[in-house]
Amino acid sequence: MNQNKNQQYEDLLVKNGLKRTGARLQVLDILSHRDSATSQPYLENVIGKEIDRVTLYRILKTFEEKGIIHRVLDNHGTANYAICSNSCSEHNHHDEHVHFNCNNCLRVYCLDEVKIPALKIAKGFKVDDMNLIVSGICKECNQAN
Amino acid sequence: MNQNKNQQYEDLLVKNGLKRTGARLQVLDILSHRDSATSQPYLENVIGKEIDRVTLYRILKTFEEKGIIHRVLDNHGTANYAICSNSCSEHNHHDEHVHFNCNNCLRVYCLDEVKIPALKIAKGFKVDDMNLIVSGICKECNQAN
DNA sequence: TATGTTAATGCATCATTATTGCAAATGAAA
DNA sequence: TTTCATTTGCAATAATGATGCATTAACATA
Repeated sequence: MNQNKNQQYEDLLVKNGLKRTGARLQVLDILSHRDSATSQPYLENVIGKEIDRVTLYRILKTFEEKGIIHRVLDNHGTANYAICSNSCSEHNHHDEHVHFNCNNCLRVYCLDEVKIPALKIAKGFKVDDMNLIVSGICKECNQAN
Repeated sequence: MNQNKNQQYEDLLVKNGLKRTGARLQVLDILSHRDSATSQPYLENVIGKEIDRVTLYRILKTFEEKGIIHRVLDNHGTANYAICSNSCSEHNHHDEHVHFNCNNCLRVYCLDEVKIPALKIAKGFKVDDMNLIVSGICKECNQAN
């Protein structure tokens, strides 16, 4: 089971022409077990000093470029990362779903089931990507009160 | 005319319980003459050393809190500021319109005429605000080619 | 108009994040 | 196991966000 998962991550790396390093596998493992998008500072806390800050930064950058993860900016402008759905690839890398940023716990949820509706943008403007962030109080924080 | 405008900004400050200082008036003047949301670095360039970086930072922060300007994060997580429509106030401060971030010239446009459609968010989540950023190539950059 | 009070500013300073260069280490393939 | 390109760690820098404090400026009122 764990073996399977690991194999899966390794394949993912190889498929994207990346070497299977401990650091990369660890990042994939952590991200895949999170139910919300994850910031680099969070990853640094979990990982500790095993992986250098710059290395982590580059891993995330590489993963994003390859379409392995996507990046969401929360309300504070901090980058958060989540593993992409299978449909993403290096050159077709859209996460058309909505994100929810909790103002209390600061978590960023991927609301996969909520798509961004089509919009009428003034002509002359060429749309490449859309990013919708909803902020408020998340389910867990609501229930906690 | 210019006199009028200035009077208008001064009223705006007084209305919000803020003192009419040169720095604040200058910021309001610059922002109101821009056709897109403006970053602090841009303001620093235009203003020069007349206003301290921290002062500018605090002016923008105050203005945002009072609902005089709103803040949009572009694709790089940099804050950009634009003067609010009249309907904004300290406690009713929503800019429900869409923003367009040009990947070429990096400008952030307020698409005032495009509203964010209503969404069905999973229940349990309490929505406070929504922020939709469309990115691509803007009209001017398209025409320039 | 002078003056006292509060708000605003400038300067010093620090934290965090993003980013690059380069040498050393490591993975993968021959 | 040797080779070569990739990856990593370390050093270092830039940009941005943020706070404390002494000084200055705005404004109400005496």
